Amino acid sequence: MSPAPEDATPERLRAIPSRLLAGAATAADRLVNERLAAEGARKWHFAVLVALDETGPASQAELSRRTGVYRSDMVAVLNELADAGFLVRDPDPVDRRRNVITLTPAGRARLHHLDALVTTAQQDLLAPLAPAERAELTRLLTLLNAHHRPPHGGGHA
Amino acid sequence: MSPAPEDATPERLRAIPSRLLAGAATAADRLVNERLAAEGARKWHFAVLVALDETGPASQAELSRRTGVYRSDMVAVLNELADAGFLVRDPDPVDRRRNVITLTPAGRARLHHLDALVTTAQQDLLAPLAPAERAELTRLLTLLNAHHRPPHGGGHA
DNA sequence: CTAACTTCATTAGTGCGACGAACGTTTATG
DNA sequence: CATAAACGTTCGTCGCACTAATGAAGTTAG
Repeated sequence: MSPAPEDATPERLRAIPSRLLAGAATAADRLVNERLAAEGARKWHFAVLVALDETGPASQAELSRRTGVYRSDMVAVLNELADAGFLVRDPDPVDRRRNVITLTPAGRARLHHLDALVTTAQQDLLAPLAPAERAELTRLLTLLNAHHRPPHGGGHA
Repeated sequence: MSPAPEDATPERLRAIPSRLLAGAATAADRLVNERLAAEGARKWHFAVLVALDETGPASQAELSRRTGVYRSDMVAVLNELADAGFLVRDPDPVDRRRNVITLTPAGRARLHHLDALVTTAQQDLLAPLAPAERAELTRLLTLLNAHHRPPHGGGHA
């Protein structure tokens, strides 16, 4: 037979870093989202919960900066988390433009649960790599992110 | 003063591979798209042109497999490329379900042009890495893609 | 040969993530 | 005090990944 399992992505395309990154990111996102979706969560829910747990109550704008979620999109995320009782949104008495977002005990429990899911998803993602390779990949990606993420507003011009 | 360059993404978030991948992929895509958009192109245009140049005329379904572009989305991409005169879409005489997509001379020229843009975009993307690191990153990403890309339809199985 | 299955091109539509524009409110600054 | 800036919010855009459904054209099985 050999009916030609013509999968053959051209070598020229295969070797392109931006394409490799896009593919890996898609696979990674799918893995994480599958796991989280099973619990009715998405990755920003997790990101916001982590940010709150790590640095304490914060305004929405600050959460946005910490997590990388856009201010516009943050609103919906917080609505969902608040509706589920994982955090509370109170007006800030010292600056009435702001809301103070605070994690609830239920939110902290939720975080621990989602944390486990995300952690195993990372392990599955990196399964084909040896421990040293995982560390190296993480290091290289961190370099790329740092370089192409001027600490705000596109920096370089 | 230290007016608080409160950038601080929590360490717990920073260290997550799937997040690093997403960030790097976004930066990479932005770089490539910026360059291509200046010429009225998008990354799929480039991918399709490469596939045609590399392996010759093909049906749309085959191009879809080669480039990773969904069949549904391929239609629009080919329309745009055909409208610009970079390729022609002819009915396949031996299998009248198919269209044979063929690169025109103008398409080949376009490809060479876009190729230059994409190449420099890759260099800019990997600028913060040493040559050996670039190779290593590419290798690791290739491993991830291979592992999480069971030759088709996502399902693997 | 006919019926059932599959492939192909195409259209339309979903969901999500990234992002911009604008508005009203509130706080800072000149 | 006037003006600018930041905040929360709503609405809308664009691109990508992906599903569903349809009509036409091949393929396979009885």
